[in-house]
Amino acid sequence: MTSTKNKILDSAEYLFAIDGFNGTSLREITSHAEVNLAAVNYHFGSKKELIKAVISRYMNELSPRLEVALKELCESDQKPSLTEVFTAFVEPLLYLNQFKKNGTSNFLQLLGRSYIDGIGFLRWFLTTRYPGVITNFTQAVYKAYPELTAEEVFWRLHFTMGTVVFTMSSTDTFIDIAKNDFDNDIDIAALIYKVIPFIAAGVGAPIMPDKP
Amino acid sequence: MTSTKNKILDSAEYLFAIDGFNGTSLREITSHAEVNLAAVNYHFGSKKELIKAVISRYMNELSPRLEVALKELCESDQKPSLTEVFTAFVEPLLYLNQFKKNGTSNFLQLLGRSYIDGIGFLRWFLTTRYPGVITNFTQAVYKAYPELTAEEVFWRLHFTMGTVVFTMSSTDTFIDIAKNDFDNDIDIAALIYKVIPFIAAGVGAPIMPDKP
DNA sequence: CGTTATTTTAAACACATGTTTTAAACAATA
DNA sequence: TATTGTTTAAAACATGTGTTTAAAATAACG
Repeated sequence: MTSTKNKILDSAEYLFAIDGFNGTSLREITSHAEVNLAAVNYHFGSKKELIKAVISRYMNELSPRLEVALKELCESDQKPSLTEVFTAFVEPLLYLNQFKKNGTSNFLQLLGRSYIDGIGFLRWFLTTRYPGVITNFTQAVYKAYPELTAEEVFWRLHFTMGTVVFTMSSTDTFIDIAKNDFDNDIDIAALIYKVIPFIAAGVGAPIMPDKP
Repeated sequence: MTSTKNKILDSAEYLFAIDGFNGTSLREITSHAEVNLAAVNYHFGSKKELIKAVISRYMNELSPRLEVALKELCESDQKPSLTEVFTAFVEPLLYLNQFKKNGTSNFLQLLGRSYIDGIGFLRWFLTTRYPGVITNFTQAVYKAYPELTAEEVFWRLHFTMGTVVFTMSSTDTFIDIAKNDFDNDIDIAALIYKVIPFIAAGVGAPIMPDKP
């Protein structure tokens, strides 16, 4: 028998991924979880804390695995390719599917939402609670493409973030379209492998003079 | 003396770009515009229609110019580079600055929001009202990189959309960071020229087998 | 068992939202 | 000027939100 707390977490995760944080009400969550409305505030204190709890459940699994994978690249004496850098994300991300059904897809959608829904506190929460991920990532990119200035890395990583976040926040829609229009039944793993060449090429693009 | 209708449109545009469509209330808009709350429903009928009106004001300027630029590429007997395809967007987009102060930046942020705020009707509105843009764009990309399958084009254009939309929806934040961290005072035009190499390289990435 | 502590429940609270209503102010026109 | 049609104004409406309260039910434990 799953506890009330877990039922709330599961329903919140599911609904947040679909409709976003602002777009999902506590009443929708508690109805879906078949628990009382007040249970959210009793167990989590507030909606804000519930959101953090939903994200944390995944980040605590992902973060250490990701750090290991990126550190390995940084500390190796081989110069990694950008594709290798981004591929380092794959295994830790796909592990979330083992951790929980649809975990990878759900988490990536949540991550997208968190950057999108204009929830400032979540951005802050992620960067302060899990700073290692960003640091190691930046370092790995620098090692793979040292000619890039720090500023150029900054911009291109944000472009990358945009690509990933946007794609992932509407994963299900896109997968549906691909099925209908191209009769191609791709899953989240295949989608990840489709993004990697795109962002690797983007980050690895030749440096341009400021304005033509 | 600007009319009530225009005051509402201007304030709505400004606030929508900052806080999103869902995040901006009619009371905030009418306060900022210094008009009565009921004026929105009187002049526009509903908030939905107001959103459409704000977007349309720009799309009606942008759409024909964009179509001309893209058609030119499609009908030329020269094979364009992907960079040229994306550069075709620059002049029409920057024209919006002439049309209205901060027009380019505001519009791009609005566009970002419209894809992000989970407002389904806006997506529908854009694709049905301005289908020419997408068609010509896809065609131009195909001409520049005919080896790409239709499906691959589909995916990479959505990745592109993500990059642009995400970047643009938080333009101001990023420009502020760049100013503080790198002492680089870049504007919206410079930002556009920074994205182009990224997405051109991304779309132009070599085709990979489905899974390694 | 009886007494705590914990959890669940239903109801209400306080506030914010988009929309509607009704009357007043204004403008245009004959 | 008198009479329209149009625009503005204040207030109320209906609904939805996160949160709190206080009582009931359940669990834990001596």
